[in-house]
Amino acid sequence: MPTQPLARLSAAEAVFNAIRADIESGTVAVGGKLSSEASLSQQYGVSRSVIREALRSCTALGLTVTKTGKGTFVVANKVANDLTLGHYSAGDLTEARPHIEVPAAGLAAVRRTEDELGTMRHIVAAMITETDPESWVALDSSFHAAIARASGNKVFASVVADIRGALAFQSETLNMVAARQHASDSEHQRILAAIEAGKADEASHAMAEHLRAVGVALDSILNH
Amino acid sequence: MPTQPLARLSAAEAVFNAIRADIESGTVAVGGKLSSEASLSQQYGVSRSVIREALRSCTALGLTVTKTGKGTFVVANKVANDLTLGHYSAGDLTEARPHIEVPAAGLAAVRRTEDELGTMRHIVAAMITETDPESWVALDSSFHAAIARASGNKVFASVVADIRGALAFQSETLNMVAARQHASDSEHQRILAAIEAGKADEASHAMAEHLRAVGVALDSILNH
DNA sequence: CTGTCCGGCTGTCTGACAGGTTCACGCTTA
DNA sequence: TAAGCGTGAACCTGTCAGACAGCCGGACAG
Repeated sequence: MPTQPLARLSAAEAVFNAIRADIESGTVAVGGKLSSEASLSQQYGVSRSVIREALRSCTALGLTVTKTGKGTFVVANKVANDLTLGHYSAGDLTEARPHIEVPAAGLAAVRRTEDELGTMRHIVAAMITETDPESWVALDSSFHAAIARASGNKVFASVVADIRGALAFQSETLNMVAARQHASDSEHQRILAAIEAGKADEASHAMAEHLRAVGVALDSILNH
Repeated sequence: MPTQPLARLSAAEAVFNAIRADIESGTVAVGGKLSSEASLSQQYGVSRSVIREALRSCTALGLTVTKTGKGTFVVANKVANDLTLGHYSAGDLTEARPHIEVPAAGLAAVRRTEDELGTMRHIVAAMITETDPESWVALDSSFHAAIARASGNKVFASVVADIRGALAFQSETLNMVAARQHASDSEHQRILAAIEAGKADEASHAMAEHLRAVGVALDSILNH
């Protein structure tokens, strides 16, 4: 790449870099909320337009999600490499997930390391005590991603990481959480138990059942 | 189209999607210049702020660059996605592909458009007369990618596009081609016929059989 | 050929209003 | 009285209109 003579940054670029740095360095945690546009505007000494353009850049890179009336939330601490096809629809996800996560769960039961098991245990435990829906959803996607990684197959791991990003963009997910949280918790525990026990069929089955239940719940919301 | 966006798009998102589509479809050529913010604003019937936010998103994705006093120029027709290519092992691919491509073939049989069918026919026809192994492999991956796109599910389309990149880097595939080319051609024809006929089960079955055969052939080479 | 000027474009600011979200306060009801 | 309800205020994002400065390229005059 040809290095160009240090172009002077526009204010919007400077603000974007600052916010991005805050996110990638962990100064603002994943799941956390950024200050409001108005206060960022004051903090950086620029107008709200500039702040909004910077936030758009973050959103385009998949780092943040902005919700009307609520604020801007951090959903990833690094740029994902799956931006090519845009975001998946809820229908696409519901349709595709079983084909990927069910076999992944089966493989995870056979291949998981102790470290991976520890991660999963930690996540499931945290979910049970978590009351904030946004945080819970973040943990949920972490759990599914952890299983895919534990499958030892990078294709599965990559797809689920993809899906994880897409889920964060779907507000339906959040709406569904309140009703599904308890049921999901126990379903997760069953999946984890099967993976711990090294029982592939059970893990696959538990995952299939979980995804089916989630699909039904989502469906009832979307067609309500 | 079975699955469509369920979430209401904000104006900025809608404009972003439109501009991105123009770029990715080639309506605006790489190297070309977009209309000025003012005229885009008029064209889409939104304020300049909205246009600027959409352009920021394009810039963040690396599709465009904006130069003060000159305008916004297209520098790429797709989002760069360098990080995932070629990361998957042959074993990962053999293991994961059936779980994705088999259901995708089934869906394609039900959802494919005439255009997509035409593309697939063209590819299969070209493969039969193709003698150069490299070109044949390129067509092969195009065929699999076309089926995934025709499934109408972006998750499947994305994964197979990914896999396609990885396949091109695997020399085993090339070594295998000589022996498999003829068999693959007829397997492809069977898959295509089932998709043309709209028979989902047959399409899935033909794809499963094809992938199994490929897997066996690959295995015999790797363990030789 | 050169220097100047003008028209077009981006960068940024200000101020305003609509509509979504949250929460507490006060009123209703069992 | 206590639990529940709803209603409005405060805060937030989404969008708009208008304005001005600075950059860029080309036209035009010297």
